[in-house]
Amino acid sequence: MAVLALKKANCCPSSSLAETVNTNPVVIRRLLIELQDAGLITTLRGPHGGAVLKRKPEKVTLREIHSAVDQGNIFGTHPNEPSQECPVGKSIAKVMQRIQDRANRALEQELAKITLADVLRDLRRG
Amino acid sequence: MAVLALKKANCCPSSSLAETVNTNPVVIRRLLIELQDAGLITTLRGPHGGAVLKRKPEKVTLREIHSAVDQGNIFGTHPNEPSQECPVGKSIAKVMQRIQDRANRALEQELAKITLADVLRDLRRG
DNA sequence: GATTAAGTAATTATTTTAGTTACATTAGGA
DNA sequence: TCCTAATGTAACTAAAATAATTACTTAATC
Repeated sequence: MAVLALKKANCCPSSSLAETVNTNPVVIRRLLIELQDAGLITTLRGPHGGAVLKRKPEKVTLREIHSAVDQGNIFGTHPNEPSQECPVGKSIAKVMQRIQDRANRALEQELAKITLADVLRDLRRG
Repeated sequence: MAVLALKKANCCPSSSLAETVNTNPVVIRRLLIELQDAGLITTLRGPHGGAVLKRKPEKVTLREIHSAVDQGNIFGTHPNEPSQECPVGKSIAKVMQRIQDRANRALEQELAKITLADVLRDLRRG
């Protein structure tokens, strides 16, 4: 998103983005789709195509970017289901979900305070 | 930690904990070591050994438990280093670290409000 | 001294994540 | 109209991170 912000109105193809991140264009394109679904960017096909920011960096918060590419749940959960015999195991999932929700809310509130423009400023300062 | 809290002063061996979570005792023991290092539990060897809470559930926050078993960094970072030619890639790591720190602080502040006793209460209510 | 537990190293298995290849689809421009 | 350059997407492979297992050492109790 920072790279797109620097390019301003110019389209940036997934291949260029992939180079700056040292990864594969398809990996980038999968992320671009999520950012697009969240309404943060537009993509254009064909020559001179690529991704462009849909809004000014001042109007984009890290909360939006984060929730676009991440499906919540700060703490992981163990892959196996806990024993249903155990009084804790029986209801821990529900209790943990409420904690996850609180944690996510706190995180989102903090990220909502930071805009892409803030990130650009910090990048310039180094 | 909730299971240990229910056992009160009684030791709980890793094998019992492993059963309630449907996993292997060694996986549990590795976690117990981290909890022990954080000063949250004590472990005892030999017959009738196992883990015991070191403090009352009212005095243990989820912040402590979380930071004992998790080494910060809410968002992952891409395994590859970004291009140093790119003005973003060059300094993004430092900028992201500051954001990580803010996010972690926000998360910790929220988790500090919840005690193990709160979790037990919620578990009882279902 | 037998037994039961933690601590720990080394290994294997599983799952998740990232990367790759290939191709269909879309749009622009000579 | 055809060529080219881009996204979208599926299928597959590779790599990394996690979890599980095995085996053994150390410590404590009875």
